[in-house]
Amino acid sequence: MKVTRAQAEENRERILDNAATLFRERGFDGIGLNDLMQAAGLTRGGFYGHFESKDDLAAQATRRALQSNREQWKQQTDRGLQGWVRAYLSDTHRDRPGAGCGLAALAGDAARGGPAVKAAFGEGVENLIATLQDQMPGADAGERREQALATLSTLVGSLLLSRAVGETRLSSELREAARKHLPAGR
Amino acid sequence: MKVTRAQAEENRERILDNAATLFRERGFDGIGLNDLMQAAGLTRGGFYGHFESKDDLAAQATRRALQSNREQWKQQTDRGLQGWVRAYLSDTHRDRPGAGCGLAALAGDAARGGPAVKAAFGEGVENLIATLQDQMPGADAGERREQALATLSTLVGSLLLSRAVGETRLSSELREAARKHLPAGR
DNA sequence: TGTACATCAGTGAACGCGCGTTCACTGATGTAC
DNA sequence: TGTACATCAGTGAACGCGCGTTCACTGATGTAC
Repeated sequence: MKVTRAQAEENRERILDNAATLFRERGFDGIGLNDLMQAAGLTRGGFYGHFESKDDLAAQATRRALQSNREQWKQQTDRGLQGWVRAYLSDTHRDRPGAGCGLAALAGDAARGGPAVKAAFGEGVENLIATLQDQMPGADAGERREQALATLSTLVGSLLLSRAVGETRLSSELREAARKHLPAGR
Repeated sequence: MKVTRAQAEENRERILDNAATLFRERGFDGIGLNDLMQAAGLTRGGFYGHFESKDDLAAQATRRALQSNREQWKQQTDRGLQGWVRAYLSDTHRDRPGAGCGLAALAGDAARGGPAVKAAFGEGVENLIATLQDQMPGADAGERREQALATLSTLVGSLLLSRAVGETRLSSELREAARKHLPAGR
């Protein structure tokens, strides 16, 4: 049945937030529209009132996940880059991809995704780099940007690898090595 | 119909080699058994004579992809670490995941995979680290191992991110920044 | 070396299932007067 | 402010399709004598 406009908008937001989490946990192909809608407390058919297709949702949920990362990071890096790096490379972050960095969780899916997903991912990277950049050591803005790009690559790479090898000694070693080799990690 | 034992073993190898490529390109969920078997010139039903399940194939194909990486890298790093790093971060490598590094291509899938896949991935990382380690600067073996782990994380992270943002300026910047910040990249 | 038969690699139809998507319908909301 | 009606968010059944997996069957291979 019909619902107030405000309620409909709330529903849409809830679908997006849930999708941003569930896609990070299971990947675009790892969860169906039925489960996605059920997670938002709705039924299958209502989906196409809010989104054009599953691909459309994937792109928008990617944007949502990376936006929420940006907000988290802004707060955390203001309290010190070193603490943020430690949190990024923590066991907790490794074990909770759904609440964590969307770059690490969705990079593989985005690499195989369509143009809309890649565009959303690209914007997310740019925004996160802009946030990180200000905290980086370096003489000028160009150097700080370069630092931010390299730091992000190292963080994302070590987190992803450390997830992929399971809970082994190696999983910790990868993150420890990354931290030690980061200017911001020491 | 029946086929010689040697032919059957050849068929199995061909399934594995094709799967190692196709999984890297499209992910475990991105290609079905039917297409996988067809790529090897066989029909659907024969699959279960060679493998227990699709999960079993995923684990074995992961092992296969990482083994072939190790062979490639062994040759290339012997001719100079810097050239290998350049090749790793090249446009060609970004655009051809099926023939490239299995760590970058399969990390996302392995992170969501079962224990067998993770075990195969973990062994692959250990073997590749052992190969890299010998080429790394550093006073002792522990330091060189740490260098190898951090270098691998940076390379994998930048390649994955550079794939996920599509063919943009940012895609090149990510890899350039990674190269400049790698002891082996300068 | 030749024959008789058991083995078993590969075939292709069939299974149940969940997928993304469509659609006729419901009934509360929003609007016109 | 109250009534009459058009709108449209959400429902749930249905669509065709491809998935992973099973299975009865075929006929060449491998083996026993």
